Amino acid sequence: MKISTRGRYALRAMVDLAEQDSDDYIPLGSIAARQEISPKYIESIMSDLSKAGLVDGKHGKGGGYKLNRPSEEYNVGEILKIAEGDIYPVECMTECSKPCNRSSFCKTLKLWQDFYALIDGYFASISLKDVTLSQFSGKTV
Amino acid sequence: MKISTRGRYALRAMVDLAEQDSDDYIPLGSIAARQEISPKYIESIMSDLSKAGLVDGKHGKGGGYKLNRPSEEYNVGEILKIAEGDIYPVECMTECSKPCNRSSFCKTLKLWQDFYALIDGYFASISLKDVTLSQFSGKTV
DNA sequence: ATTATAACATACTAAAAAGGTAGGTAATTA
DNA sequence: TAATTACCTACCTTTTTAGTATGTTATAAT
Repeated sequence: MKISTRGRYALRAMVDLAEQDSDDYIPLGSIAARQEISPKYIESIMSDLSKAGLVDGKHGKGGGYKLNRPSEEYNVGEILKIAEGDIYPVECMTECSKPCNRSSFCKTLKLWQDFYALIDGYFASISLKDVTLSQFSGKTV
Repeated sequence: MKISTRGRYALRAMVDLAEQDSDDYIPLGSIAARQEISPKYIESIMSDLSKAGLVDGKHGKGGGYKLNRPSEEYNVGEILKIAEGDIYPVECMTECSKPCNRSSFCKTLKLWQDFYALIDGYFASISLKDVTLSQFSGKTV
């Protein structure tokens, strides 16, 4: 039950971009240096964020990454879902899992479904800008 | 971000015990058969639950496991914590992790702390009996 | 006492996931 | 055309997951 480094690093990279001048492309190397994350590792994460359209990548000198939207228009959930693949709390809720023959009478399934609704709603309720300010409107606060 | 089979199986085993006659010791083999879980695997999980005092194990014929309390006096969180070790959502919140030198200025730390408070409260709010009835008083419902 | 039963204990293993590295290709600018 | 930077593919090491195997100890019935 852990968010892996991919999800955590993705969020930190997005926070880092949100904190830079939004007109510039920010090279990956500088993100990695500020965040103290391996450049080659975060490169593969930025690649996913770029393919998903969350950031714009530009080649060559003066290139790098920039956000495609203002930071208040991102929510934490979409970032985590891209980096982690999904945020389902149990295997049997993933699309690619073989269907469970116990689901029709499983006493725990509703628990997991409700739990997913809770965490999905929580992460959706917090914007990237909220994180940069470290102040959330999330359900716990 | 997945609850492993240890946590899920532990909960199912506890639900199974809660559904049996509470006066009897229920042998592990019958729990495994009903729940369609490998007997030897769930044995190691039951061992943890027994050591933690959640269930009482009795040797020999007529032996097995039984709950130590009525099912409404267990909450899902304590079961998951024993089976999973902990339910912290990120590595840097675990006791045994080396302290993060970025914690004093990390913009994402509060997010994870608030998230933990949310899920910890959710699992604490649902009793084992709730699960057997598949009706929860949890925050999402 | 002996036998069957069932928890308890320890060690091992195969497969998958996590957390990276390495080396090259393509686009952009000076 | 040279430097810079994203993009792409493949590989690798370590840790975790999800078990299996082989016993030993406690209890009850015969």
